[in-house]
Amino acid sequence: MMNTADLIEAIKRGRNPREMVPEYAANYRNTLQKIGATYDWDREINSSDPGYYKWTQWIFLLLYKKGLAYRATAPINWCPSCKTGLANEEVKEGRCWRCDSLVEKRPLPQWYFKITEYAERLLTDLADIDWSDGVKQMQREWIGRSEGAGVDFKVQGTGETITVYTTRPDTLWGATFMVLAPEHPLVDQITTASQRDAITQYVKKAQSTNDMDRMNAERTKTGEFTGAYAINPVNGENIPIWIADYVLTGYGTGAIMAVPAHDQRDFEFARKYGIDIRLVYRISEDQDSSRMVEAVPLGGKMEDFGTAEEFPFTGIENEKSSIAPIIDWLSNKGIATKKIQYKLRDWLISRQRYWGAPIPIIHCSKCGEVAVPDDQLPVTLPDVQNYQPSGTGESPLATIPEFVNTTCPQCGGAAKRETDTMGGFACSSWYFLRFADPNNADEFASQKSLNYWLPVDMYSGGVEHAVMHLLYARFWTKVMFDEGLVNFTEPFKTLRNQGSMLAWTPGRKPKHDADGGGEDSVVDWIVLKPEERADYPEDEIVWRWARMSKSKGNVVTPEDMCDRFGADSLRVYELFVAPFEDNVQWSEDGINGAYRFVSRIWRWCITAIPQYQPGWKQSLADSKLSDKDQKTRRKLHQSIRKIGTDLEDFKFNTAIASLMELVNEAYIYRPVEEQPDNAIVLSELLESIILLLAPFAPHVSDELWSRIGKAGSTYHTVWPTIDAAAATENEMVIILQVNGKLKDKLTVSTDTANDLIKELALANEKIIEAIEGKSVKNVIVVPKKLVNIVVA
RNA sequence: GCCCAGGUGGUGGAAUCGGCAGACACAAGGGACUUAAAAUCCCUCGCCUUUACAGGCAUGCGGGUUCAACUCCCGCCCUGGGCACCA
Repeated sequence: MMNTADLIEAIKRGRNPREMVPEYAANYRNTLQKIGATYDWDREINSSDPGYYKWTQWIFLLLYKKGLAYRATAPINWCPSCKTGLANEEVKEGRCWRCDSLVEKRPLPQWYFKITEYAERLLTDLADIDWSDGVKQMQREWIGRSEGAGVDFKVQGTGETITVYTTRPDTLWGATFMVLAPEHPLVDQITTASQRDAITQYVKKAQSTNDMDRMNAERTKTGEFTGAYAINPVNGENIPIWIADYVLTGYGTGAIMAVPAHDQRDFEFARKYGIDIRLVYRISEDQDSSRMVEAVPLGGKMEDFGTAEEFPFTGIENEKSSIAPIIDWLSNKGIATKKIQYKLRDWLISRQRYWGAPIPIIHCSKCGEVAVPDDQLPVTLPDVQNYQPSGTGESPLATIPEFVNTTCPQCGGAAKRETDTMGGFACSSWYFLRFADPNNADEFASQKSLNYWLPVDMYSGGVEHAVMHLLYARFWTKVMFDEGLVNFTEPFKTLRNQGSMLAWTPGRKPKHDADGGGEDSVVDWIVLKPEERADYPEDEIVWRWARMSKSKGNVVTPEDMCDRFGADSLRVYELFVAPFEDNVQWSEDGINGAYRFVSRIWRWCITAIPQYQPGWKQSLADSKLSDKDQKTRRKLHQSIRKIGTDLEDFKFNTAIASLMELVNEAYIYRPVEEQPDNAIVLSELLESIILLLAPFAPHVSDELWSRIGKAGSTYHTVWPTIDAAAATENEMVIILQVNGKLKDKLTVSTDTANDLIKELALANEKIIEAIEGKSVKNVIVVPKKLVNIVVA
């Protein structure tokens, strides 16, 4: 795979990623083979291979031709350590998701994918897929749909109009000022002469404030008056226009109407600058806006803003459902227009890196931006010495004339290639399609193979990809569906999230200035990289559990564990130690237990094998079974059922626990040093146990499978069938309680009538003792479960 | 601040359409086997009182509903994750 971690590693070691990728791939392959992961290695793909990224570029051009890829200059998230731009989704708590450095804003020309155009479909289609609620919720919130209205305000004394976006147009009557983002395009025009200096200064300050601080909602609000006034369209009043950095440029129109009585942010701002607070909804007669301590977003009744004919809403409740009719009313009057907004931003795909698929665009001074024609794909990475990032915001490719200089495909004149590459998430947004037809040189995959293999039935990945890979892949799939290239709209029908391995990792407190830490910081811990650790004072190191990752240098390699305990033990341990989706604090305690369990099964099977009868199934019908035989078969068939359903539910830990119980039962049925009672039941048990073990410990299972004389792998055999009759219990345990407290247990046949159970309970010695001298108020019989005697 | 998930023995975890709390393991202690160790096998193992029999208390804390609450309701506390001035 073409990924940034590999590039960082290559830079660190002063090596060329081109050489390292095959080594890394071989390493992964060895590990996977060692632990017995079954992949079809004929389908292995490598996204850094031009044969692969040719198609990434091809899809880029598809998006480009559909107007879904564009270049724009905007302040982007810039990681000073990785020396490249980052997508919104790659910034976590103001930091680079990969290296934790504080991101900066830099205005740079960058390529974007118009994922926002698919916001609605990305949201609604979540309903049709079987994913965890957590991931769906994260995507929903990331897309951030809101319904509201755009309202036009005229600027007094100019011809200008400013449109604001609001989800609460019903509070227009309480708008006492307007706020523009400092970057709003009209700021300069509307600012009056007397306010110009102050405004210029404020804008400058806002630009230099880092994003981390600016986004901090706890910070006290600041702003500056422009000197201009807007006209409130519902009542013709003049309201002052301010600028403040609590209004964001990228969302809505970058301008808001401020209703301090009903919005907390506006309230704080109004209080600070002494602006009017006017109620639209009143909670009580004596509510006084000058004495309010906080805004009241919901609750109260609408004030009187006109006669019944002019204003039909007097007295309505301040609740969400009141908003829609007012939007309709306002839009009939031409004051507002219904509008839907999303928090989702376009996906920034440019990276200023050597190692990535080059963006297949040519810049021609005559023709402008020109797509590289399909027959000239792939645009390959040049083989170079210097692939380090420049840090100037320009890709290292820009310094290579042989790469940059080319001819325009349209006019044939001299032209320059785009030097940005695509982030790794471009390549991973479609790789699952390539697996269907990995070596196809003519298409990204043939229709026939796509129809056969896709969409993906079961996909497993970490939650950390919730709003990155998993969102991007859905987007690309929908674009390709619209082009008729695939016949499904969602790439992954079912998604299960596995937990991560956590390692006990050294770190440190953030330094105030350098890391953006300090009192109010959301970041309170930073990983000490292995190379930093050596000369860091021991008593200042703060240890924590952190996700294992190459970059943190805290990984435990599976190879080592395999060498010491065997692949089967490692697999059993990892599945048994915690539920699939839970994170696991890595420790070696317990892996020995897994080893012991695998050995225990092995020993039991080995001593049972001499008695094995391949034809047990036929003999079973004619043979008489002892109580002991029946009990064992009951446990066996209950286990087959339980393990089967647990596997389907991804409950591997309890599946293994059930198998352990079965093995314990097997030892009771036939301790290793004794002769068997019934070779037929023993044979069934043996064969079944081998098969039940196979998903967890395939190597041991296959070996045992061949030792009972079977050909081929257990993986080519069917799961044992449940004998429902054998699995049925013929006895049940009834709990006997007095006032809800356990007194005794009763074992009866499953067909015992409730009346009889009640009788038996009341005749029970322990019960008689417990209720002696008290009056029985009530006797509750829960069928097949318990009897509770209520006494006073 | 908001949203989501969770809080159960020394440890990992089981059990939630309300019905035996602690399955299955790990660790620990004791015993058997062994020249010894490893491996294996057996026993003990939530806390407190008690020689024992037995009893009491226990699923983050405080209330509530119920014959019965780890499970449902209300109010807190804590941990992890996500979002973070989105108007």
